[in-house]
Order: sequence, then C-alpha cells, then structure tokens
Amino acid sequence: MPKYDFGKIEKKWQKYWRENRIYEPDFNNSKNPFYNLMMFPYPSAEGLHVGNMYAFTGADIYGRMKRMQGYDVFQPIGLDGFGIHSENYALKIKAHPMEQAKVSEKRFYKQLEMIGNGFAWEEKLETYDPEYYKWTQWIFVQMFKRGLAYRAKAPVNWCSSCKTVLADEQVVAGRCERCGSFVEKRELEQWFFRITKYAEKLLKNLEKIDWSERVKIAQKNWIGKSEGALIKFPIPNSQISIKEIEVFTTRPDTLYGATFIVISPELAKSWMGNDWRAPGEVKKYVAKALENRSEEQKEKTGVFTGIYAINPATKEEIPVWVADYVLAGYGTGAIMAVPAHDERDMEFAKKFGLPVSNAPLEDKDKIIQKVGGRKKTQYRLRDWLISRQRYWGPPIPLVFCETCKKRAEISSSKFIVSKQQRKDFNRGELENPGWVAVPEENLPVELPFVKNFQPKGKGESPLASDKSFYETKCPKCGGKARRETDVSDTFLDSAWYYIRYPSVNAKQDSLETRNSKLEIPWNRKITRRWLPVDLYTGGAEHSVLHLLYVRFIALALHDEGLLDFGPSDAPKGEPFPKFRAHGLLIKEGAKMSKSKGNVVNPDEYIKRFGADTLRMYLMFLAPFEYGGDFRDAGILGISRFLERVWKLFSNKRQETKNIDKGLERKIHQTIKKVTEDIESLHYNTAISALMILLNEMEKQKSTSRASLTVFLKLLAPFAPHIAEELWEKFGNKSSIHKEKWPDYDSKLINEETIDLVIQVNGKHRATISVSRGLSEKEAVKLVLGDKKVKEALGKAKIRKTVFVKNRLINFVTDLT
RNA sequence: GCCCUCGUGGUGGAACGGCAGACACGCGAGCUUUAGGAGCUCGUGCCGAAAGGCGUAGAGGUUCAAAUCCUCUCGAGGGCACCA
Repeated sequence: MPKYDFGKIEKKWQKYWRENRIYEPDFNNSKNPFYNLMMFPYPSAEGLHVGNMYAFTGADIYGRMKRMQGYDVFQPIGLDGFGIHSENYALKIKAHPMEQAKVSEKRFYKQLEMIGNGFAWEEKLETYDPEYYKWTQWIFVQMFKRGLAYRAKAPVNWCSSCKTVLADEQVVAGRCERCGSFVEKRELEQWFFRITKYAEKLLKNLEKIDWSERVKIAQKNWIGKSEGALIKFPIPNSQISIKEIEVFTTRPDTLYGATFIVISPELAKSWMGNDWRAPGEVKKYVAKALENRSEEQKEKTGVFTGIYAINPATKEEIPVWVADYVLAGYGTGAIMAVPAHDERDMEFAKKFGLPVSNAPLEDKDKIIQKVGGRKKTQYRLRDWLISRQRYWGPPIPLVFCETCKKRAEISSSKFIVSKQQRKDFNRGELENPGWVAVPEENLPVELPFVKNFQPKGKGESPLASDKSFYETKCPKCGGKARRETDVSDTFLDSAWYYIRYPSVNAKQDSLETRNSKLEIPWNRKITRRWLPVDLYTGGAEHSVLHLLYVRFIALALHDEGLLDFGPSDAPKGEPFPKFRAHGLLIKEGAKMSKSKGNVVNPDEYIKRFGADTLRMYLMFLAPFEYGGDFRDAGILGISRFLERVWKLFSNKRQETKNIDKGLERKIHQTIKKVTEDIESLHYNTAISALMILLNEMEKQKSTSRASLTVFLKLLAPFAPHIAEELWEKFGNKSSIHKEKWPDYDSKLINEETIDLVIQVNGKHRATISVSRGLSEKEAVKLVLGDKKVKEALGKAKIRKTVFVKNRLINFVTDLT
C-alpha cells in the first residue's frame, strides 16, 4: 500500500463528490429531510478564516452522521457578501466592492471546497446577486405594504467613520460593531422596521425553542420586558397647556416616597415647543444636554423647572426637574423619583439637596387603583433602523412622489373618504404619505455601478449623487418622482437566506391574493417540506443581531400569510427550533487578530497536514460549544493518528473468523459513545473514543473486516476523505457517506466483570474484580475477606454499609 | 451595578453525586543505523525512599460519598447597563 498522500486523496474525493452529486438531496420527493444549516460567511477578509472552518466542520460532522443515519441532509453554502463589512474591506484595499465581490467569491468557494464539507453546491447563493436581492427588496415591499416599515425622525446612532446610521443592535458598548469607532446620536429621518410589534412574541417563543441558553438569555435581556404602571401627577394652577405629567414606574408601591419628578431634556423641549416659557437656565441646560447626549455614565446634572406637580398619593406638591439621566425613548420620558428606593434618584437628591422620604410601601395593585393609574408593560427593544447611507447594499425599493403625498394625506385623514379612495393606498403609503412601493414586477431595483461609491457622510448614500438612478416616474401616478437612495441593512439580506436555499433551483411559485397573483421567492411545497431548519449552528456574537432579526422577519412573513413552514415542535413561524452556538477559536490563549499577527490560515495547514487532519484537530481541542485553543504542536497528535489508521488498514487486513470478545465489546462501546457524542456536539470525546479503539485494534494480531468497516464508518464524519479512500480500497463502489451508520448491541457493551471499589468511611481502600450483577450479600462476604480491607477496618465496628451495584461498597464505621 | 457562564496536572481537556486527571500535546528514560516534524516500549498531579498522605480557585455546608448540589469570597469571560 502506498503512503498516505492526503493531498492527492482529498482532491480526488472532492471531485468525486461533486460530480456524483453525493450531497444533493431530492427537494421535491425526499421522505426524510434534514436541513442542517450553518451561518453563511461574509467574505470580507483575505480569505477563509480558520474560525470559519472550525464552525463549518462542526456543523458538517453532525450533518454527515445524520446522512448516514438515513436522513436526506441538506447542507447549503453561500456568501453574505452584500453590506458594510464587504464594502469596508473593499475600501481598505482600494477596490470596487462590485469587482472585489467576484474575486472574494472565487477565493472563498475554492477554500470552502478544500475543507471537505458535504455542501450542496448547486444551491449556493450570494446576497449581492440581483437574482437574490430582488427578493430582499420584495420583502422590504411586503413589510412596507403591511405597515411594518415606516419613516420617522428620531435620535439615531451615527458612526462617523462608517458614515452611516446604525441599528441599536449594531452599537456595542457605545461603539460601532463594525469599525469600533464611538457612535454619536443624531436627529435624522430614517426607515424603521416595526420589530417592537413582535416584542412579546419574540420573548414568549424563546421558552419553546431549543437554543443555547446563553443566546436565549441575551435575547431576553435585549427585549427587556418590565411590568409597571403609568401614573399621572397633576400640575396645579398650570400656566401652560401641560396639565399633568405621566410617569412610568415598575415600583408603584413606592409612590408615597416619590419626592420629586424628573423629566428628560427631550420632553422639556417638546413642552417648550408648546407654550411653556421656560427659565433661561432650563433652556440652556436642555440645549446643551440634547447636543451632547453621551451614553456614558457620568455625574448627575439637572435643573429645576420652576414647576410643581402633585403626588397623587400624598397630595403633596413636589418639584419637577429636568435631567439627562432620564431617557426619552423609554416609558413616558418622565419618572417619579424615589430616592429611598432608587440609587440614581438618591444620587440626584443628594447632589441637589432634595428631600428623601422613607414612606412605607403599599400594595402595588391597590395603589394603582387608588390614584387612577394603569398597568403597563414596557419593552427595552426599539424598532429596527433599516436604512443605511452606503453604497454596497440593496437599494430600498421605494419612490417618493409629491403628487401622491397629497392624495395619501387626504385618504389617511379621518375625514370622509370613499372606500375606493382608501383602497388606492396600502398601509405603508397611508402611514408614510408620498412614499410608494416599487411594484413587485419591477424588481429588482438594480444597484448601479457607481465609480465614487465612497460614503459621503452627509446623511446621504452615494446613490444620491447619481441622477440617472434616483430620477424616476411614480409607479402610481406616472408623475415625476425620486427614488429612495439609501440601501437596506445587511442584516436584512441574511434574515431570509435560509428560506431561499432549498428553492434556489425550484420552480417559481406564487400566492393568490385578493386581486392578483403574487410571485414569491420560495417554492411553497418545498418550503413546507424542508423548513423550519432542523439544526442551525453559528456564532454567539449574533445573539441579538442576526438571530433576533431573522426570527422577526419569519414571524412577520408568517403572520402576513406569505410564508408557511412545515410542522415542528417550535411555535408556528419560528425558523430555527434548534440552535447551537459554537465556541470561539483562539490561538495560544489570545484572540486571533491581524494586529497581533496570530491569525491561522487554514490553507497552510491543509497543505502540510491535510484537511482531514486539520478538521479532526480543530474538533479535538474542546467541546464544539466551548471553542478551542489552537496550538501548533497539538496537530501532530492527530496527524499521527491518521497515519496509524492508514497503516492499520494496510497491514492488518487479514480476515479473522474468531472475533476477539474484548475487541467486540470495545467496538460496541465506541459506536455508542461516538453516536451520542456527535449528537451532543462533544466531538472531542468522540475522537478520543476512536483513538482508544484504534489503540485496541493495533494490539490485535489481525482484525476482522467487520471491525474495520465499523471503524471506518465512525471515522467518516470526522475525516471524510481518508475514510472514503480506505472504503474504496476495501472494494466498495459507492460512497461511504451514503452507508448506514452502525448500530450497537447494548447487550454486548457491558463487561462481564467489573471493578468494585471498596471504601471505608468514604475513602478508597481497594478495588477488586467481581462478576457483574453481584449482590450486596455476596459482595460483603467477598470483600470482608480482603486483607487490605481488614487492615483498614481494624477494630472499628461497621455501623452502616452502602452498596451501589456494579460500582462500589462503602463501610461506615463508628468513629474511634 | 444587574444577569449569565466558567475556575481541574507543565498545556488542551476527561469524569451518570461513586477509583479525579480519559484521550492527546509536552516532557523523561529506553529500544531501533535512526538525519524524518520518524517509529515503537515504558513512565509522567504534588509531597514522600516507601508505606502512606495531600489534591479540582478559597472558606463553610448538605451527604455514607462532592470537581459535580447549596451559601459566601476571590478571579476570568460574556450579555445588559442612568431602561425608572
């Protein structure tokens, strides 16, 4: 037998797999579909990162076992290449993103093939492909038409380095998730998706989906539900039109201790916008606070407004202050301050010499009723800011028309409008007068090649300088109109890719709506058969980004009757009943980063050791969900292992009729262990079990063909190429990856004799070999005859005997 | 500040409440004419010559029995963070 030439073997089988369509399921007729999905990569860096490979390999091993267990596994691959990450990379290397995309695509797909995963290549997709983003725009249109997209002016996050607005989810500790620059607040008009409408559903469904606990908790915190009450504080003898202040509190029971009110600068400003003639000092404070509203915690500041309100419980007059520690976007923008029960209020009270009252607590419900308040549930979650002032994304498929604005305003007014008039406009058009959706049949709105694609930084996308792009006709009235020039957030691209995959090569499907036929981006029958996804794997860093958006979009499309998944244990419309977050791969104790120069390039290692070795090494480091520490030295262990496997199959192929009992038992134990460990993603211990089995087999003079067959099958998910090669050398004509996964016989697993541990007062004193199933009576008799035990017991009297069958016996003696 | 997760040899990590350290890496000794990033055998938690003792961040507790369960402290990582 020749030596183990992994380079040649790996190439050979990768070609074979593709040509023979080994990993292509039958989408229309599959009886046993299993959708094994891994988050697709964004090709922004120099090439595939070993972290990507780690994640993909982990998902692949699971998929390969499922395939051998008789499932029709679908494991798609694609590129999330639209959006700011790829654009920033293009900017950095001074390339045009549209051209760079083609370069990255080629490179990534080549690398992704080299790692030996069972990808269904024929269903690959790229988010920047017009054939794909046509449908991303279609989703935007559906959201708009159904009142789930709206335009509003609001203080939003602005990254001055990326020169665009960002969603709250993309701001991490006050910094831009992409570039790390500090994010500032700017008052801008932007497009939002109404994710807050789904706050409760997104929260409640978490209980019924099987996800990594840490991710569920992160989502729960992000949604941030609090139950409390709205309570009104009247303003007596009010000189202005504001007659009362309503506050939100989670502690209505502390109302008797509320000794002052604090309103946010934003609320103060809106009062001034009415008829409040605020003192100069207040005006100054508010202006300053609004201009410089930092997220950082700092010393409390504030001013007295001169206004007094009445505490509805004590009937006492309390002062109203304005301070920037009260947020505008949460609750009513005003709070009742209870220094005795709230640290922040206490800090404020101390600083400004306000009274502190230690009033007793009341019953929550009673006090709410007494003062005429009402219960209120509040969420921390904000709407999803979806527009971006960048170039490399799907243009938002909307058009602004002055003529239609007036008509829509009339139609949306409460005055008498005929039903027909109202029907002329969808909800989005009524809520956003002047904005008209591009009709579905005119999609995609293609992203033009713009030479100067660099972000402008004036709150406008580069498309705003392309006249030929934005000048258009209103699809509604045919008049002169202007296209929206912002593009949508990358996270919209990735919010639905998994629905598209199974339908990439499917027949175009449509839905009957009231007055027309609506083309849809997925085949309904296939979608019902393959979705929801059976197992979704990805990084925990997407806990409140992708993983929240993707659920929202699926639930919304589902509620709007556009999408219909097949049955699952999860609530209807949940895309991922089971999600597992893989861990982070680090290098010698440190995070991999280009600045540290410790980024592992998988290509090099594949060249030196082979993809199979690298795959197994990555999986051997630690449990898949923990992550792992990549150390160069360690890979030799796996390299040796596979070399020894190769040798075993070269040298010990003699047929043996007499199967060694001990080996047979070991084989069945290994089948059980490997099967269970793959199921729970404990690949490290599965590999260890294979090593133990190999050690055993090497000790045998000869090994039966049946044993070797089992070994190869168990190895196949981890090292798919070498397993395939040895399988062929065994004379098989079809792929090992389509073979049946071995079963174990639980009767053959148990050893006939076991080591019984003998303890005296909980201390291990001896171990004796006894036959399995030995009774307590027999055990005591046997054990008490043991010399060591006698010694240990000495003269002490046995007070109690604890016997655990097939495991241990513990004598508890009187203390002497 | 609040919430979550985790602390085990020189290293990565094993361990249904029941023999702590599986499997590897590294290291040590030996074998093999052996220059290859080789292979094979044995050893390798700490103290001790041994018997034995001590050991899972630290301190308590529950239990016949604790790395595992409970309480507190310390440390690391992650999420939220002036959200009333």
